[in-house]
Amino acid sequence: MEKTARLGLERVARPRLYEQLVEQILAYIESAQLKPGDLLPAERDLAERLGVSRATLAQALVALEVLGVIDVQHGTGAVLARRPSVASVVKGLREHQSRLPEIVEARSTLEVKLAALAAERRTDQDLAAIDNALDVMAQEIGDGDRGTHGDELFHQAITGAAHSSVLAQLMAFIAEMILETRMESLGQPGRPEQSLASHRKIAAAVRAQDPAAAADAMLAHIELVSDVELLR
Amino acid sequence: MEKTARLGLERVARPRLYEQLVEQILAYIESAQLKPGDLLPAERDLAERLGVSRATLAQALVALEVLGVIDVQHGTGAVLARRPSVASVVKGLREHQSRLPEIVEARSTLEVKLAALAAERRTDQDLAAIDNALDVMAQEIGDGDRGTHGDELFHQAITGAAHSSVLAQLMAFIAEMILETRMESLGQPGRPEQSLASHRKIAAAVRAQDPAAAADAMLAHIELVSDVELLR
DNA sequence: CTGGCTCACTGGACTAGCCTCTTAGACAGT
DNA sequence: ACTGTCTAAGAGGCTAGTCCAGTGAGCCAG
Repeated sequence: MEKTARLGLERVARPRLYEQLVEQILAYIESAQLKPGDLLPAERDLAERLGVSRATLAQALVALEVLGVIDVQHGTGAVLARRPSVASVVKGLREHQSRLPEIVEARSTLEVKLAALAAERRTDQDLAAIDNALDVMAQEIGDGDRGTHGDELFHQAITGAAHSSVLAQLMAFIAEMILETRMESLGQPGRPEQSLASHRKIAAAVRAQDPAAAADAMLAHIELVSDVELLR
Repeated sequence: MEKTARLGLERVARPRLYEQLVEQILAYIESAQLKPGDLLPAERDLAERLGVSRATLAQALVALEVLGVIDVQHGTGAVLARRPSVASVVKGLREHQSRLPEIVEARSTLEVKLAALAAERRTDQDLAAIDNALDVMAQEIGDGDRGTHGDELFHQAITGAAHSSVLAQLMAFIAEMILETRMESLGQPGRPEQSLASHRKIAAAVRAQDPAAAADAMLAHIELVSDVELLR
């Protein structure tokens, strides 16, 4: 057979042992009512209880450490990080990824701010990138396309013009969530022309270096797009 | 010598091998111009090149997988995820952690929004948590402390009251940055009482379910704290 | 040309062992 | 009695070697 599994929406499951261990340890932490600062059982002990080797347990602990759930200290043991909330957050995310409204909300928060910053800080170069994105989008729409590529370029250009790498990182983070929840297919406004018009409004405010107007225009744009999304 | 390193403010860093490997592999990906979809060298090969055992390399790969940089497939190899951005993001983070203003800016953006949402959505339980945080902070300040624990609790309570797991995640992300850039030592306002007062103002707005007032109060609070931070 | 088989290669996991670090408690010296 | 030093048990860190289980290219018979 070919790649049925690959193109399928549901990955047929990944039998990585360490992932199961992460779940089990998370469950154990919850059931044992462990508080931040408490120690997990010793590796040798835990490995035996879970019926795996220390090497595999070590992988699970690395995963938990990267996730921010624990802090492994040489000679002492694995102590729970002060934020067990992260654990539940991460877990909750994997379970019900149906938080579309929340994601739209977060995106809105960031992009409105980014638009305002872009208006303050944009260089002529940034402006050129924004204009280029608008041109691409107009071209695509003219060809009967939805203009998604141009749309993406536009938001990237705005993000770039804001000159804040930290906010840019947060946007990248959200962009990933959007992809992973397969929301990208929702991002199709009913009227591309309308979307293009609101983009132009944002661009104009950025060009005029008017932060308040840029923020308002971005907010209006996102509300427009979100409305369409919710119609589905 | 004894434990000179331990009592220092600077954690002498824990030389976990797998963390170094993550850095090295990230650097390799960049230098080798690998694109999404490309494969990393085989584990046995890579382990030998880096001079570590396969077990340790496996830990590094788990970390990279959790970070979303690669996707390890049994029988095929470790393929780069479609978003190498994360890699550069993580790397960029570790390198120039001197973007304090940007971090403050991002934090401000998120917390102002969180405050407004909290005002809209807070339950009586959320309110109780907020009040409790204020009590803790007042107590700490009364004892001559700086009230940092109560401060932390307060911001957590606000975040919780906003009922947005996505925004909460972004806050956790930033909180980590703040910790890692050792900004926590900067978070000592000259006048804890002043900080407490502005916290009370935020709490009042949230209690009154007035989003605009909550946002304004949070913005004022952050500007106050930031000013003090920048004085150093 | 097609289908099935094989085999080399990839990751997955385990075992056994040795190293370093941490810490509590015994044991000196004051 | 108090205090500082030393030691040993137990914690995690890492390695080497071994075997198991998918993957896929290539061979070969039908």
